[in-house]
Amino acid sequence: MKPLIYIVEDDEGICEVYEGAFEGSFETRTFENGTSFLDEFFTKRPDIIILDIMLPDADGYTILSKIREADERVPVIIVSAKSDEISFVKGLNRGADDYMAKPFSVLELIARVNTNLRRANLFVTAIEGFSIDTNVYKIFYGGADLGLTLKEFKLLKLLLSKAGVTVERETIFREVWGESFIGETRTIDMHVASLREKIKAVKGKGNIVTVRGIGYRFEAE
Amino acid sequence: MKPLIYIVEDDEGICEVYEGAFEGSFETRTFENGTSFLDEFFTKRPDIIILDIMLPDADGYTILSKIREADERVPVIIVSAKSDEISFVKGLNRGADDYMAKPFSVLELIARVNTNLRRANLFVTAIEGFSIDTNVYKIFYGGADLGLTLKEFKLLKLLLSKAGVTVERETIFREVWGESFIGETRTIDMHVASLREKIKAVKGKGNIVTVRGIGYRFEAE
DNA sequence: CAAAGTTTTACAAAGACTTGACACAAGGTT
DNA sequence: AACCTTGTGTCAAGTCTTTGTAAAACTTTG
Repeated sequence: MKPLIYIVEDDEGICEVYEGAFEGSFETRTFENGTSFLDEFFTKRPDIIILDIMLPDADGYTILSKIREADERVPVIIVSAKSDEISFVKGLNRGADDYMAKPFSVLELIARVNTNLRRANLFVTAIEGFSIDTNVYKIFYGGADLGLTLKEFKLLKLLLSKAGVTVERETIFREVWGESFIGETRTIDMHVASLREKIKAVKGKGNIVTVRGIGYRFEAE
Repeated sequence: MKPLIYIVEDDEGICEVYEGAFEGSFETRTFENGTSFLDEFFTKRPDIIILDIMLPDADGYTILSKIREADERVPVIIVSAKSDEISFVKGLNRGADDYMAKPFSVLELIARVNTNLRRANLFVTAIEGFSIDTNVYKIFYGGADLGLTLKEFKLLKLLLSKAGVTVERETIFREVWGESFIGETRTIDMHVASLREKIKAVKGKGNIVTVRGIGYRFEAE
């Protein structure tokens, strides 16, 4: 399926450049102001967003913040006429993934979009609505960050990567904690418990099944 | 080790999508026609195959048949622009495991690959209507879970795997309980009893035969 | 040092397994 | 056929194991 790009840009000339660049390989939607963009964004999520910082009705950074409140992972490329470092840093701090200064070449544009799309897909494995971003050590359920700690992340990643298959306690120890299998403690159970809790918090229902005498299993529905 | 995916697809753009999607977690090899694919396939078997039905040099269904002649188990996902039922049915009849209609999302793709890989690893042995799923430590009779405990699972798995052959008590001890053969107790009998009960519950009739002085035997009908 | 993350301890609860007594069944023997 | 011997079925009780949970102790990080 073609990636869906939302472009927020008020200059019609530049919009045409975008549409020409993406024609064929991408599906594009352009918005000339922040309000119309946000309306649509909350209705249907795109695969990537190109956001001009200079908008008629709002500060681009404000839009960016609102995007990030709702979705922590959709790639956002901010575009600005200001080529100074400050804009760049400011954008990245607010959760932008990339930055392009006008004027830019069409080829550069396509390259950046591809890179960011790839980055978003590349390190993200999606299983049963969960997506794992190993770049930032986060796991999401439908766009919402589960807010896992490192051990929890590794554990859930392991279980997800073997979804449907029971993972033995010993394997869990080896994969998550490293070689050392320490004598019997309730450590794994504790982490499973907090995972169950965090999953339930965003999903309403858990998927981690206990297999008595063996280990745990992530069970798809 | 990373699963090896063979992708048979002549559209370079789509190939890139695949490679982007699998980069990191999988090892991919792409083939732009059926001939080159088959050459490689007979040399080295992949863990899963994604096969476009529309190929320049051959009918995808023909390729599929050849795959199945040589390997009954490797998962094959067929991809087609035709989203009609006929292609789907035709593909499944020829031994495909799954079907995706273009256009499809990268996430969907990954999910399907994962699902099919897992299915292939399932050690499901079907004997007399019983199927053993070692991934989840369950045994089913005609789709119904017997709800076995771990010992019961191991015991029935053993008996099923030697269906028709009498298994000595000593062997049962060794295989299910581990080395230690403890003096005479009714432990095995107990487990056999509960197995019989659970089988009867879903099947109406049991299959475990006592061989006096020797052990037990799973008797097919 | 404070805060967050992790591990340990201790205990409760659930579940699985074992045991021992006894009845019963199958063969073998008289 | 009646008897004896031995192996098996069954039951309920009791033990043992595994897991869940909460709180405390410890460790790491900023």
